[in-house]
Amino acid sequence: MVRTPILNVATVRRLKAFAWATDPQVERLLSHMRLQYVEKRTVLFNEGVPSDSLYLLVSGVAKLSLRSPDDERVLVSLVAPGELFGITSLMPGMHRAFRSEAFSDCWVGAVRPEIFVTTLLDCPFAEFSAMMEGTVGRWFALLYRYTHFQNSSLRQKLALALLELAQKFGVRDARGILLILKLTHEDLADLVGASRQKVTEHMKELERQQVLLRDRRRLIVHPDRLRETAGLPVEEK
Amino acid sequence: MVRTPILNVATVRRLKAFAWATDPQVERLLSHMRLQYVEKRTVLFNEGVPSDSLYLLVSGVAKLSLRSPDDERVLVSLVAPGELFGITSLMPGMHRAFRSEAFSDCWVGAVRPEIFVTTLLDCPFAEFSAMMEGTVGRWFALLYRYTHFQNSSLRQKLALALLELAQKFGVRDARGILLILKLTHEDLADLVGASRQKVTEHMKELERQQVLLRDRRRLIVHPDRLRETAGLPVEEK
DNA sequence: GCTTTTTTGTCACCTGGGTGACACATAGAG
DNA sequence: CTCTATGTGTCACCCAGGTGACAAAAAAGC
Repeated sequence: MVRTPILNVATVRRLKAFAWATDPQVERLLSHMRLQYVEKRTVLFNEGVPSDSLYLLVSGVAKLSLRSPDDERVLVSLVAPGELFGITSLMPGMHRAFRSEAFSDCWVGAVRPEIFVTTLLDCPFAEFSAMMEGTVGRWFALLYRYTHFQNSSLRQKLALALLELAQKFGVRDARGILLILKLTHEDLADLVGASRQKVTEHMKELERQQVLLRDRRRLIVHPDRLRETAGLPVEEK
Repeated sequence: MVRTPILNVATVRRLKAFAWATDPQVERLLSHMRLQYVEKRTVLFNEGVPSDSLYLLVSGVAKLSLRSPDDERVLVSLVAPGELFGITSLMPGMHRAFRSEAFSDCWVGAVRPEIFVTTLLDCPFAEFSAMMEGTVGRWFALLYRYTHFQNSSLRQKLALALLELAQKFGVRDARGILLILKLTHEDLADLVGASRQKVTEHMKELERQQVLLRDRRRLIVHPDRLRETAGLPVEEK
């Protein structure tokens, strides 16, 4: 009842996908692509699982989402035909950041990322992958934080922001992780998009609850408790 | 009075930068890197300008920010030593998305992106660059939207989200841009992180102000007016 | 040390947007 | 064409977080 679409170079061109690739490259790529039909509301992959495929949306609309602390779904993005998605698979060992499901009935093409890279760029996958991680990897961390800000309370945003800072600027300390940065409450407010006053209030509160403590103007944070107050799954290394 | 740091392979290794590259590659890269001292609060580049350099933060802390509609600064990220920044330069013709300035006194190394790519990966810059755009380019659009959500009213968030949808799913129409998607107010609410009811109210309001109109359950938007209500600079192609 | 400037802490008050509830409209399904 | 689902419009009410104001405490100059 559902007609399988024909996926050839002409179709790809019409979709404006891989515009930079030559015909033979596209041809070769397509020969390795598994085409599949995904019915509306069906989940293609879930956040947190290892990512081993790269997808091309051929027709329909796909949806990327994540679960927020209060268990609501955040709609991160809608994917249009011709777009690639599931690109965490281009970075080594990275897990899926979002859940992907069909927003309407879709036709989706799947390729192994190694094939994708070696076909369109002549360089080893491992090298490309490492390069991606070294350059755009941190932008993913940013996107992660911002998407998780959605539907979070100021408290949770602060916890999330401090976790990110701890990863970047933290050094182990007997009492937790010491941030080697002198941050004012105003800086934090700018980071989480809040007013300075409320940040002061919440920071006091977090101190009281032993989630963090201050030595002069240096912060020492307790990552596990931060993760907990941010509403994140406890273990996620 | 300020001692110039020595930037050699050992330093780079200590910074944990380019961990995937070989010693000769790093060596070659460093020979093309211009090291510069940037005093606290000095702007390295501004949002919107063409991006022709890639930076490595050698010491100090750098700051990435953008100006929100109400003219406040949003602190997008703090950059730690060893991190690369200014990576819009890796995508063809892309302009800087954020302003970068020194959060503390910094030493910064600058390279041309072509040198960076051809040194660390043996493939032509143009190909790599096109590949980046085709894969992570859309993620930048997402990051753009989410960073701009910060400090925006629901009205502005809606306008921003609709603009993104218009780019992806829009077709020209006599009355504006027609979105070829049937979206419920609930979907929009999930997208901007708001309640369904308030989205209904604001959508009515936007209709009344001729920013958009509805034909059945299809939306037709007026991009210029949307951009205006989103608080974006009017011309930005 | 003393003085000036920058941060922090804590108010009281206001407002944008969340919540629940319910009527009405529309669209599929049979 | 009717019945049921799902979407839309509009309330009244509440609360997290914004705003302004000001005092106390730390830092930074000198």
